[in-house]
Amino acid sequence: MNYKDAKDKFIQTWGSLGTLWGINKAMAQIHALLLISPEPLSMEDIMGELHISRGNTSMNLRQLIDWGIVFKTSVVGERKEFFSSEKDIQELAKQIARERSRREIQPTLKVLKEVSSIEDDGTDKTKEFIKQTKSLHELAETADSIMNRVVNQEANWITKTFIKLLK
Amino acid sequence: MNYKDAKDKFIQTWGSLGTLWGINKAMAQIHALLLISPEPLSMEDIMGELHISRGNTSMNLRQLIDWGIVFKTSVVGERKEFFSSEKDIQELAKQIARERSRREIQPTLKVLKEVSSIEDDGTDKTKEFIKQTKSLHELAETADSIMNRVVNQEANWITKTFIKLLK
DNA sequence: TTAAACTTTCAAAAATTATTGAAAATTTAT
DNA sequence: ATAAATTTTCAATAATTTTTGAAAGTTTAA
Repeated sequence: MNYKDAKDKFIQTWGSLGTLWGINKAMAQIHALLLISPEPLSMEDIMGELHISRGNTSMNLRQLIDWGIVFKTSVVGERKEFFSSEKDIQELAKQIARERSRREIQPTLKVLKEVSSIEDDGTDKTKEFIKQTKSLHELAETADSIMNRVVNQEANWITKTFIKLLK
Repeated sequence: MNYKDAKDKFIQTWGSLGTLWGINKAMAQIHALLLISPEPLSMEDIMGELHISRGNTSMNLRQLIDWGIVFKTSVVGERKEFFSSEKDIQELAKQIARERSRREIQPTLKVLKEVSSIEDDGTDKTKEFIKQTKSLHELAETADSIMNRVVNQEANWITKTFIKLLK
């Protein structure tokens, strides 16, 4: 496989993966493109490479910036803005974990805590409800904790230790 | 909050979370409903509780069964089929991790491995491409491994060790 | 200032995904 | 075997999400 094919395949795959995970295709593809580009890209560049409209590009770039994984970059002698992504994959994972936790897991934990705190009136259905929502709360908390720990500091050391222990 | 409100809130929350993660609302809600129900439910029951059509219920139940987290159950003296979900939350997490790995992570790993194996022609863009896709491959492998290990047997031991190490 | 370069916004259109409901298929009881 | 009960399928429709493109807004150079 040559560079061009590999690149297209990567961008395409990243795009469908995104879709599967509730991230829209354009956003995932822009991110993929910036991730493998050694130079920052302009909006024109992105529009051209991915064949998407100016508006689409602008909106999705904004979202990526909101997520903290793409940055505006200025290029000397150029008037327009350029964009580049976080290149350190560990840092990227960290940032994504941080945002998903903040946006999704924390609110879910809050609801689970709330609903699992209803008064136990002794009926089967209430007992089951409390039991299951409490278990989910516990699981979500553990998962969140592990995710953050793994992805945060010492990730490397931990990963190695872990894999050694478990292989 | 009373049982009814807590139940509605839980089902509603699970539904939107599902959407966020690329699972459709009906599927997530059916799952939520079965998860907290102490008794298996019939299709009629589910349709009634969630106000969704027969076809919708049937299709989404099938998907949940495909995922291995909902089972057909027979109830003595009843002609129609009943459904119940995996109630053990650990087991549920295990099953979901297993399926996501099989359906999403493995195929992605395959593509990453493939595209990161292009020949290095010495140009910046090729070098960057190989570097980044290799890093992603490594990250995905690690994440997959950790997820599976954590969620599989010894989850408890590992969690404790881990949290102790990192606190 | 002005005007060209560039970016953002947003209503409309297109594309995608989810849902319905009724016909077809299947299962079960007699 | 028959028919009633139940489930599945799937074309049509509805709902949602994404994308476009042009107008409005902003920034910069001169």
